[in-house]
Amino acid sequence: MEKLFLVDATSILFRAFYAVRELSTSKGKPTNAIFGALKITEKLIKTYDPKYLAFVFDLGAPTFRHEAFKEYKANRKEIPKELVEQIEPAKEIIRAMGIPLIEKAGFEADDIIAFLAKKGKGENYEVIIVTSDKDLYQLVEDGVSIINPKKEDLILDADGVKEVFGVEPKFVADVLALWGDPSDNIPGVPGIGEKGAKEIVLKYGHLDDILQNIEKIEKKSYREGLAANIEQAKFSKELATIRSDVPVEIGIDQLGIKEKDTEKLNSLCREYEFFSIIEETKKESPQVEAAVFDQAARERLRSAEHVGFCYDRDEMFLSDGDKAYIVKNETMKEDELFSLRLASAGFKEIFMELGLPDGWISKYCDLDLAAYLISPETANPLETLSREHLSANISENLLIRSSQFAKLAPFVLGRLKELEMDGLFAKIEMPLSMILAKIESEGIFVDAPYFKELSEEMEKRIGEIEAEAHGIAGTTFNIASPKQVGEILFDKLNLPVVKKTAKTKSYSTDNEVLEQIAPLHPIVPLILEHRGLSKLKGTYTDAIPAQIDESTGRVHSRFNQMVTATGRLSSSEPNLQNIPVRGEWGPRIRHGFMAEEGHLLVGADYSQIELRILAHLCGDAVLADVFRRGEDIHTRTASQVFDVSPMFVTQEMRRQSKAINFGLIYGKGPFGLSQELGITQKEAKEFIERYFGSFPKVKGYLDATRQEALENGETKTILGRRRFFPNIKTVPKPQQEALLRQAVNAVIQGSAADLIKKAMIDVDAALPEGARLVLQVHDELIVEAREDVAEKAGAVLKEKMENALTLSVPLTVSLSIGKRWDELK
DNA sequence: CGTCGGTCGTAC
DNA sequence: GACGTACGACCGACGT
Repeated sequence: MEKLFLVDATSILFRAFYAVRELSTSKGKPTNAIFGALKITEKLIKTYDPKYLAFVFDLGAPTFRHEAFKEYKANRKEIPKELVEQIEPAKEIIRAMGIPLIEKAGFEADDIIAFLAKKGKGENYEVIIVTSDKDLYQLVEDGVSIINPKKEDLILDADGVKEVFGVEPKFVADVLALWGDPSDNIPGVPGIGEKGAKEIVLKYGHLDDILQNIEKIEKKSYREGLAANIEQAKFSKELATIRSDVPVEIGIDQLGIKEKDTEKLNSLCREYEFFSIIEETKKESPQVEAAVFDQAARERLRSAEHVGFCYDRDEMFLSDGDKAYIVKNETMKEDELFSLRLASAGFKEIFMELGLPDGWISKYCDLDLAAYLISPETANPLETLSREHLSANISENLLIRSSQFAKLAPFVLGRLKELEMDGLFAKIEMPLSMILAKIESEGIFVDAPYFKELSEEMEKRIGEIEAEAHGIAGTTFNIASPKQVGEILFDKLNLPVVKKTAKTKSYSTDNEVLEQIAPLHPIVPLILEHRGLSKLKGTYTDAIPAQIDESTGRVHSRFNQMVTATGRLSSSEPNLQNIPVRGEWGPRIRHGFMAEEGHLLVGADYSQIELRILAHLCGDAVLADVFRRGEDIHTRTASQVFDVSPMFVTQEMRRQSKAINFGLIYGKGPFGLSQELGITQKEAKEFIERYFGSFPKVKGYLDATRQEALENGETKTILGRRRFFPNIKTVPKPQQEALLRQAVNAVIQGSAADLIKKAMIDVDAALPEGARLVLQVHDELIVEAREDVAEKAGAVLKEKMENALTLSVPLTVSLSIGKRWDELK
């Protein structure tokens, strides 16, 4: 079947206008939209090689909608004039590319596209609409699909629309009728947003059916909002509905792509100063790529001692010191770069082909990772290093990039060595990156039906709370909005204002405040409960199932290795390192994470890892002794501080000591401690002094670390990981204090990170067949193991974690095993 | 519409 | 101003 591409030119130009970085000719003429449109078109042609493709433009002229609805688009914002002046040039370029242009006075692009899609389908073409406008989703059906150039290769059929937009194509106009669309001046229904509109449509169907069932809509604000705006909703639906019966006379045979006018195209590119494109047309032949990565290059890379590499979109750079090579992988998607790293098909092959000698991980150096160690607080460290030290920008253009990259690799690796982090890099970070790739691609199994039920239960309770709170307040308000909650509590109900927020000086409604005023009014506990529940539902119960890979039933969180300033990992999409553990709902949420059929989860966590590291670093004999004897650290701390035998340590004494132990790691002072413990600042101060009196070496160590940070402008962890504080000497005192707390914490937190990273490498190497790491939560590792090897996996975890590094205090790891995460304690 | 700052809350 | 490291939801203001 022949493909027919219909491009919604206006939407594409808008999209390009905002997406492409500012771009203009040397004379100041803006060209970003032209450039963006050109790029999108090139990509389209390259990817699909279509025979039929047309750009459909809107003419500014009035359309039938203007006559029908006076207000229509009356308020629509003016198109920015920088974009307007790019429309004609864009058309010219499109024409030069041999692509047909369609425009018809009196008709909108949407309607023409609908017409052509219908006609194309009738004549047995496979129709693909290119747009970033969600209105057009309604046109999708069998044989008609959508590509959103924002999301590159994703072709949406009806199922795809359902997946991405949440409702089937035939309901799109109904959703827009409720939600509205400011860019098209579709008013929608006030108070109903995207989420609400989809919810209602999913439940009741088309607008007519919804209007029949207004009374049944659960949420009061939606129900009342809709009842008050029935006409506006109907009107909105008419506006949102695209017509396909426009009388235009165009045949599909007129939409074939013609030969492109290269000369014209090049002269236009010169006019708009798209030099990179002229260059690329020159070398459209594979010559450059072959020259970049040919047989000679392979030989060089094979015999090189170090090969630096980094990824940039769908390209990989390789360098053996003084020469750089570029390998393109068109099939590779951006997502895969991070989640699969070397496991990713295309690039892994490159390494395989080059040969993987013993210790190959230290031969192949991920320069991004190296740059992170050199500058752990910088967003794009490699980019930054190349700008600062080579006065060049590696993301500029192909040739510049490759020559710069050749200089970059030795520079970065040299710097790493100067900083004595080459060992950390080769022995820890590089091997770990391979393990993280495995963890990410394996993922963890999630019980989707369980989450769905849990979600429903929470929703029910949330609805009840909301209704009750609105009843008590005597008005509807957005209970999820801190601002509105503040107004209700403090303006309407005149509850005492405890504090204002720091930045905006509005009423603070955080937990601490609400708990204080909870006894004063029955609405406050409701707000607290609502906040807790809707947070958990939105952040976890709803979000996690939405990220399940449907083919495996597992979620594949990313374990980011180059994010934190201290060397910890971070987790995202979803973040599995902050899944609730406490309270009524914590275990119920963890319950949804489980081992696959025939498998068990084995959890292993370090006991008091950061305090043990502190004990090791400071060399305090008492502290070390506590750990060597395997005693309860908080009880012993209390015993020392209050000068009583451990037998006589009360719960309260232990609680206070626990607080101070944790406070140490974060640099908490008398103020913070007094807040937490509900004591006076004076008491807290005395308490801290007594602590330091009992553990003098701790005090000495903390002071020495602060001194080191001040003098050297940096701190180092057990494995030599650094964090830099370049301006710590010159900043004002309060800021300097904050930096000093960061400095102390970076050593402790960072050393703990070093330790568990080393443990992960050892564990990974020793786990039996049938067991694999699935999670890391800073001081805890979780393995999914086949039932018959679960016990062995536990033994490996314990042994490798406890012996990952040899410290002056023992490391202890507690094990637990179960089918589901909440069973691990 | 998209982005971003502000606020809040979860983990270790 | 006062406790370190993260991710992310939601709201609301703002403007590419």
